[in-house]
Amino acid sequence: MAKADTPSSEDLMRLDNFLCFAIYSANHAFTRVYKPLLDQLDLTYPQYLVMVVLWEKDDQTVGSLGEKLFLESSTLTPMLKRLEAMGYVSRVRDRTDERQVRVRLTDTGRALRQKASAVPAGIVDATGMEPADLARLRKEIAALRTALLG
Amino acid sequence: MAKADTPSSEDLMRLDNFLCFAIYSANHAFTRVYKPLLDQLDLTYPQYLVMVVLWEKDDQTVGSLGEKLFLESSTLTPMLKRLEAMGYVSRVRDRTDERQVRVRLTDTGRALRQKASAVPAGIVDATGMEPADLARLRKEIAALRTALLG
DNA sequence: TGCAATTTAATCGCGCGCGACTTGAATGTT
DNA sequence: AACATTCAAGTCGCGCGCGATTAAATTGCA
Repeated sequence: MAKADTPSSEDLMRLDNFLCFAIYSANHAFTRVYKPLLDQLDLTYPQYLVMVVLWEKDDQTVGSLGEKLFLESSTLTPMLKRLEAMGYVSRVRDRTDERQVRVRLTDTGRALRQKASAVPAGIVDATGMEPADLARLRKEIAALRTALLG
Repeated sequence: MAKADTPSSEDLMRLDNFLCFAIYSANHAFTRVYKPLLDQLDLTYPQYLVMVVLWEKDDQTVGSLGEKLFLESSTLTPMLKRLEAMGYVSRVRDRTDERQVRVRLTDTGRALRQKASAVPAGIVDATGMEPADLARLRKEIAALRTALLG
């Protein structure tokens, strides 16, 4: 029978016992599953996440996007420029506060949402999990993230 | 009461409901938590994972490391060269099969294990979770990874 | 008003991470 | 033995992702 002992320092040093590695490798696995689906939209996985945030609420600042995605402006700025070059978003300085840049969907960017509508279901499918289990796991991992950043 | 409905396509499109995003952002959170701990060892987070694999079993090929870490040789080769330049590992062609490169810990690399011994406990601490919950979550995520790669 | 402190993006350098490709070695087939 | 196939590692180009820094705008305050 498994007992709830405090793990030995030996056990803690085994890669299989690293929660961080489970997450690290699951993240790569997700990237691979998304690739063929997103290739059709000409989006990378991080770019897709930006689009999801914008589809949810258009016209956001770089800072607002970064807060939601937990990304720095040094990551977002080049990404947003690529999305702009592809014609999916526009970037314009806010007139009332010139420090901020407002990111808005173009018509093409808005239209892309329809083409992307089948993606989430495809991913859920690839996990082979029930929606309820998926939701529970998602909440647990989000809570873990909160604890780590706290 | 929450009901186990099939989620609507609207719900599926909300970032908060993306399991992949929970994992994506939790992975970044882990990287941040590790940073101050690993800075003292002069290791990045992926480099640390390579060292963990080698501490577990010395003298492995690039392919073997890649299998365990789910990484390609195109990722590992430059990383291993950096670890070699730092004096933590050596890279030598296998005499009996010149295609393979054997990666071995140097004395310094082996010694580093002691300095790193406090790291896992520090991470567990940062999660604020019980070892049993941690283990359960880890297994669920590893199973998810397996499903995704299947 | 004037000037310091703060805020927001952007820039730069570096290390992943991968797909596509190359190189050289081992293996299989005839 | 000769040649094609397969296999392992490495190279290259590109897109993140971040820390450190910079530039410019706004805010706070004496």
